[in-house]
Amino acid sequence: MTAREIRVTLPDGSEKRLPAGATGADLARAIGPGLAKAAVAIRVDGQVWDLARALPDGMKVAVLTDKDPQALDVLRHSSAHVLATAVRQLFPHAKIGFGPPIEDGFYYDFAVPTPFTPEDLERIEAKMHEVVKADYPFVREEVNREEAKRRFTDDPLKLERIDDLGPNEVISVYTDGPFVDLCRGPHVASTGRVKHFKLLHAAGAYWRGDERRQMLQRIYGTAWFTKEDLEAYLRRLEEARKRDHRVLGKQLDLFSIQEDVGPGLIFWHPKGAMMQFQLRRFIEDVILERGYQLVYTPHVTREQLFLKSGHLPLYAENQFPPMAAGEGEAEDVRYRVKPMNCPMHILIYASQQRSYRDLPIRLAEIANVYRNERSGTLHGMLRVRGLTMDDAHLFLRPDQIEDEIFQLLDIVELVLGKTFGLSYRLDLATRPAKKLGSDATWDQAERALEEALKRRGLTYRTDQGGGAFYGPKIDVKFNDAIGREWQGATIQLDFALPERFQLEYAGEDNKPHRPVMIHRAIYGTLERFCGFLIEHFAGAFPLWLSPEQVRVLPIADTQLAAARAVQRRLAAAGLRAVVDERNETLNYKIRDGETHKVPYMAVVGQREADAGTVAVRLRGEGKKQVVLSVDAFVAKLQEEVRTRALTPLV
RNA sequence: GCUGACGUAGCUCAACUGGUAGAGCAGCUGAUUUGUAAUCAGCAGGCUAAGGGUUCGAGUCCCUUCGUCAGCUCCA
Repeated sequence: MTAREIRVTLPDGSEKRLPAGATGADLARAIGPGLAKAAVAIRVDGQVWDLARALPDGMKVAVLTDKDPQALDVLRHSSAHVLATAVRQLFPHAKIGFGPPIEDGFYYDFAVPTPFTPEDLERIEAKMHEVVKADYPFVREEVNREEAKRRFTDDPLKLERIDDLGPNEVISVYTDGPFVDLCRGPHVASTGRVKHFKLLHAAGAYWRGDERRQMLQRIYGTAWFTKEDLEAYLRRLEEARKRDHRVLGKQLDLFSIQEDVGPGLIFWHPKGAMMQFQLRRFIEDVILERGYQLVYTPHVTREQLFLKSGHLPLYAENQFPPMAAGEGEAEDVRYRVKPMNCPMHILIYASQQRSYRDLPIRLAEIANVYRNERSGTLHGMLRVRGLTMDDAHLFLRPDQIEDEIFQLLDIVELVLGKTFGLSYRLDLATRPAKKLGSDATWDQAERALEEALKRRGLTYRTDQGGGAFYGPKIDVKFNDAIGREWQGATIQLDFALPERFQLEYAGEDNKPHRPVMIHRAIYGTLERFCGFLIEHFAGAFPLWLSPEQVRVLPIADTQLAAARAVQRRLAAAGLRAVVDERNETLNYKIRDGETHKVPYMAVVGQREADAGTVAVRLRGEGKKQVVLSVDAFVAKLQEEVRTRALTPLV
């Protein structure tokens, strides 16, 4: 039987009758000419289809326009094909890999004998505009496996992909003008729809993300429906660059990395160090109120300890090589600088007999550890080799796990959410390939974390295989200024190390029991957290964190003594203030204070000197000034610091 | 670690196809004594990342090493 007519349901619930064989484009046209023009693709039963595909009878169908985020993915995917079309015309021997849409754009991977140069990118982009102008329709075909292989005989990467497809999978190919690609789709109607794009950069990328396989050349680009969107995006990249912690860190004189000393090793300059000091104080106060105890442990240890803990060889590639023992010691004694603190804290736990009454025992140490991170992964303060962890190890009875995780999630929220006003994501990271302990213990540990997250009603993603080698973890993730994702806080449950170190406590039953461990950090590391804060606040830190809180500005030399007196009053009240004594105009000093993001400038002219007041200028607030008595100014600032306010109280 | 690009004064950047390294800001000195985002003048500042090579001559060309940046891989 062949129906002459089909019926589809639109999102508003209304029904539309169309002749059999009608396409998405026909549907859009039937609804209205405006929609026909704006239509990019259709959504059928949750799946996005080409406009040119025939509609199925009796389904729910929505027409996607350029306002729809899913349509943007389609556009970017098509942009990737336009890119490949251009590359194949300029480099006929380029083999094609994958070319998906990504956040804000797209890429396409090519196997070429020589990498693309910046000049190549310009030529490719010009050629892309020609492809757009030619307005080739994207034509979809479904083919069988043999046919697919025949079409891609010269593209080994595509052949490999075809072999990976399951027996029942539909194999589709898309053609736009001279270019044919193995592709699931969907695509925009024709290349002419791809107008507002820009190639950004080329870089190597391993085939299928596997570093043992060949390296392809990946070209990244961005694409938008309108010129305005494209320009706004490029401006956004520009803005992001300005809040990059590496740029601000230099401008604000917070930290440096010195080639003489080595990559990934941070010098905290006085201003950065003041921030670290404030962060330490804060977290130490928080945890000391919650039953933690501070410890300090050595930076190097006999290698034996890391053998026992299982770090060697599981973690060896991230550790610096061993050092020989000093003169007079046995030759085979080697020392290692520590990449983690857990074995150290375990030794403190094991240094005496523990009772079930003692647990939980919470040992905390803001400690420097060193990890031999691969050189290409280093990134300012966000990925370093010398790390300052706000580390702690909790030793628990099994029945205390859930409460402890609840307490930790509360601390995370207090510190990250409430104090810094951050929004963050939670990941549940499960067992990796290289791991300690049996699957049964991993099952138990993963279930415990998952249970705690669920009971708290928290939303989280699962990071399959992302756990530490000794246990699964709950990770806090955030994005930096240029959109890259980083891990901050972490809560890691560990049944393996207590086993390896034979840890025990005496139970109520007077028998030995094995404690459970939690490894946790709230900031993660002070390097990464501080780098992140620089970007988050764009250098304009809340008062309590600002290295320089007040800059006192005398207008002329005659007010120098008065300005110094104000500075002394502030300093005596525990506030960090300096006087700008330079022989410069007020305008100059204000400009300098603003560029250095000082929260408050206190102007002391003759009027203020006579009246015992200051004319306060707030960071970023322009000419608006508030005249206060010095006493009132001090009191407000103290309150702002005490409450760690995120916005000024003056 | 891999692929590519890059490395010039404290910072941001110049120096055409190889021909004796230059500017702005910052710094210092002096003049000016300033009322809410840059007062004026002068001075000083560089083995052009390091090492080697080609050349009459190298910031510029070649090699090695170190570092930075983007991406991949890996991770707090």
